[in-house]
Amino acid sequence: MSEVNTFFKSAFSVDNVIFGFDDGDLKVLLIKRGTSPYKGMWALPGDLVYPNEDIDTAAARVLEELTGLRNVYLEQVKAFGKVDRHPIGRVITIAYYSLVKISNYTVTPASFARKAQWHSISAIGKLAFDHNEILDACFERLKQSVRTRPIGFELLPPKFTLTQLQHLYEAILETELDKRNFRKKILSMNLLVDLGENQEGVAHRPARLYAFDPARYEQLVAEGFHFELKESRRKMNPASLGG
Amino acid sequence: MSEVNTFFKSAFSVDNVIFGFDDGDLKVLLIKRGTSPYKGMWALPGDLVYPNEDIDTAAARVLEELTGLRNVYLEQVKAFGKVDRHPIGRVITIAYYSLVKISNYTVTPASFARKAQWHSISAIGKLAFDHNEILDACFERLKQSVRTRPIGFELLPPKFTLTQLQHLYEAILETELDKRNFRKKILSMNLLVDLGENQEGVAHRPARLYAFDPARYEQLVAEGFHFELKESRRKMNPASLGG
DNA sequence: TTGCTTTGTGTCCAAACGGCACGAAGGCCG
DNA sequence: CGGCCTTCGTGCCGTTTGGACACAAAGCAA
Repeated sequence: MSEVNTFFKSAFSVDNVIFGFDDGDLKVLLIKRGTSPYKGMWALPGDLVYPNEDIDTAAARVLEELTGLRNVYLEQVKAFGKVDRHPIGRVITIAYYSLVKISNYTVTPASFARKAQWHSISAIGKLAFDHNEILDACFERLKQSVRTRPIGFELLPPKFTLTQLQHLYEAILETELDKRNFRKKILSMNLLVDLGENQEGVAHRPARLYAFDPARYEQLVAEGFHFELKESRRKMNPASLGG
Repeated sequence: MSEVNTFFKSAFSVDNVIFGFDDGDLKVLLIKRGTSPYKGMWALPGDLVYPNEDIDTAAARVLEELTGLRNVYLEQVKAFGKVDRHPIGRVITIAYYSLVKISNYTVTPASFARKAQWHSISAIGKLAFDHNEILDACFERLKQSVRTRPIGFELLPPKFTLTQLQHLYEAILETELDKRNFRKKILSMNLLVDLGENQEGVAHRPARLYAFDPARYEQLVAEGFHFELKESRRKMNPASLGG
């Protein structure tokens, strides 16, 4: 057993890319590190995994300690395990991303200690450790998952407009979508219920409100339905033709 | 630091789902465990990760020790970290799958020690540890990756027929494909080069041989091409209509 | 030469995609 | 109350893609 014991000298952590969506902007919740290493730098929230804790549980704990939120969409992406990725020793980290309704987020005691802040995904600088790499991997995964499963709604309030939904997809997929085609596509899936209510407090024609119907989705899946938004075909630049 | 040290009591392993394709049948290379725990049961090849070894390197090492193969397609899938998944202690494992040309596989000294054998994916019983769960996750990932990237060729010899390629996709996607439509689709991608040679040694009309052209693929990608095989739409059972 | 097996190929219809423009609703302001 | 401003909501049509479908020709073997 002593040979085996030479292996038991490493630790593992979870890191969590917490996505939120705020009025057209996709955001990530980062914390400012108060201790070495990388003191003062922005980093992904994460923690070492307790010896008797499942890794999924650890990821959920990190999220809850920071935001107070439970029962949030959480997906493991992959492990990062370069030998030298952590200065204090061999630490393999397992990356998750989660989707939160940003309006539900409130500062909790735990998050007072370390400064936490939403950062627009398009304006994130150098992060601590290999967290840029982790963030990129999670964003890529999100892009992919959002096209395959109806998880985008996790980022929106329970009642939302189709325009909000479209903006959400545009922010995640980093592309523009055609309004009419997007609506045609989404509505044809029969996943949304028309709440019969309108937006309030806007200085223009108010939009119809919709809600996602998870039960309906489950039923459709059982009938063979498969949620899919095609990757938008890249528009060919005319200048690149004729070569 | 003593608090931190309580965390350094766990180990990491990698487990590798090695896929091969043999004449219509998708296979997985398993080893029979010679030691406890789970002695005598079939298991995925895997090993603890050395303290100074990257996890990707460890996965490649496991593969090479067993098959003698290097430079093989290898993709990390995810980590499995339930507290009690390993009887001897806390061991988190990181799952990979790899794609090998089964004809290249030869028994190596290392694989004499522990009995290794290809198993048809459709006939795999209860495996050691949580390896069934790992296998399922890797198979799912393979299904998905094979539709998005031209990695299927990794499982075929350098020269192959379109029928072989079709059978490969059918085995992975667990579906049947239409011969004419499959050919139309694949050939329209311009990824294959017609070698101008024919199959030999078959007792019937020999098929044309093709090869995958990676350079061509890279170039097309640079021009915005995106490899994609649509998920075959499930054929609606007529009996379920008219409700 | 005949028979056996597998190859290789084209058409047609239906569905999905993608580009595009304007009248209608409601709030605001004067 | 009327006019203005902003965003909402909607339909058509040409093009592309998907999917069903059958048979003659090639090569080998006996």
